[in-house]
Amino acid sequence: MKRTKVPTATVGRLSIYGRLLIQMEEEGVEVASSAQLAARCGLNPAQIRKDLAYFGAFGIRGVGYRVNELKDRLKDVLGVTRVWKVALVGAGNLGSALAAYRGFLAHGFEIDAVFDKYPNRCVLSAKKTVEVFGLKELKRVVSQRGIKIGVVAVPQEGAQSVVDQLVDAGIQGILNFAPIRPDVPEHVRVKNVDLGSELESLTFYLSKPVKG
Amino acid sequence: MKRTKVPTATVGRLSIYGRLLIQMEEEGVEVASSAQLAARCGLNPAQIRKDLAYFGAFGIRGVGYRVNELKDRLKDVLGVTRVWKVALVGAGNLGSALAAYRGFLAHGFEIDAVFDKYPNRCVLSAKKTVEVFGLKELKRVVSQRGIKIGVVAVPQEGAQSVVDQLVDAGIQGILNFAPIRPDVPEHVRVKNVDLGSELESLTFYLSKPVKG
DNA sequence: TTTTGTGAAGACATTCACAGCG
DNA sequence: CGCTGTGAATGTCTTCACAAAA
Repeated sequence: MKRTKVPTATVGRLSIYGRLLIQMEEEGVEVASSAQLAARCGLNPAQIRKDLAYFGAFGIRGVGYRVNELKDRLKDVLGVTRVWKVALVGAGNLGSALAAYRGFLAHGFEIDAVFDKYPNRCVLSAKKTVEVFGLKELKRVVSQRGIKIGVVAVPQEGAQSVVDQLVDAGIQGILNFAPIRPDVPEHVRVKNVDLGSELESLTFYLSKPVKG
Repeated sequence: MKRTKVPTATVGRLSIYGRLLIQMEEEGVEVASSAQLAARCGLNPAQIRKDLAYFGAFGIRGVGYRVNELKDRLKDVLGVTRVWKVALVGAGNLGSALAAYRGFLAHGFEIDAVFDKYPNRCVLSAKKTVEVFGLKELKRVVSQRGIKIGVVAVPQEGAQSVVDQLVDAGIQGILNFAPIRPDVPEHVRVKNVDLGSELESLTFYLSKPVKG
């Protein structure tokens, strides 16, 4: 077991491992070697062993890892043994889709409150139709409900202000879809997902002449 | 000017620079130093200079970069001087949202065809209501229309098969929202966006004790 | 002077290769 | 034996620091 800091690259892979293990468990696989895991997610076996070793998840030498055991250990490490309440800001096209997206629920996240500049729209969440609050109520609702995770799906212009309000309301982690890198205090974790940029970086490679 | 390979990390930042420059241009800024650019996107000035230097985008020593000129140069490098047609596969919650998402259009991407296992749903794209084709027609439509970019928004189970079909139809770049790392031939570029994983890696940090 | 462009240094991440345990 | 866990080697990305140019 290590006490060193876990690299962010490792953290990013943990949930891939988690999902793979769930899948293997469903297939009835009981034990898996790093080589088998690696083959199924396109990574290097040594990398998987190293990643897992950060958490003292002991495999069995000569055998591999117990799928069920490792899966539970990872869930625990990732903090997904509980359901996390999420505040979604922005009920436009993207926001509404995210509310309806069932992948979040599958991962243990539940959209608990939705906010928009124009709150008189309603939004269909994965579980039910959800009332949309105005932005003025953001701080009150988020802090009252103890929501710790925010998802920002508003246009560029409003994004930094929304992030500020979320931080002010006690949010600790933000998944940001607006095309900015918001300023946040050190204790707040931000993950940026910029759909436009992702496509643009694809075209960089496409517009190049065919390799040869 | 360099002839070395451009690091993927650099490519990922180009569109951030592009957007920043568009914004500065709108504000009437004519020249910007790497320090100013860096301040506005939260990066290191040296990194920006190095990134830009890969493309021989000469700044002016003692002055900075001409905003307008640099913006055009980057557009060119990224290949976003034209509109790219995109094939969207999966017209469920996420897919419908992506079709309606106006950010794509703003970046020069247009959803030109939508495919789904159950094609009798219709989908509202950013520009118009779009007919949804069945998966059987994917190859025909994509190759006939010369579409080179595919967006995959189907559940895990169907994802690899959809990717295979896209590749077979001549797609060269894929933006994949399914929680797998699809196998593709070397000439096809894939960008994975895994919304569940993004949230999970946030909780890793949240579930830790408050630093101190 | 000011700011670029870039080698060199440093930080970080991945892969190799093998000792050691089951 | 086979496979994990890990130091050492390699590779990649970021930052420093400064000579050269406008």
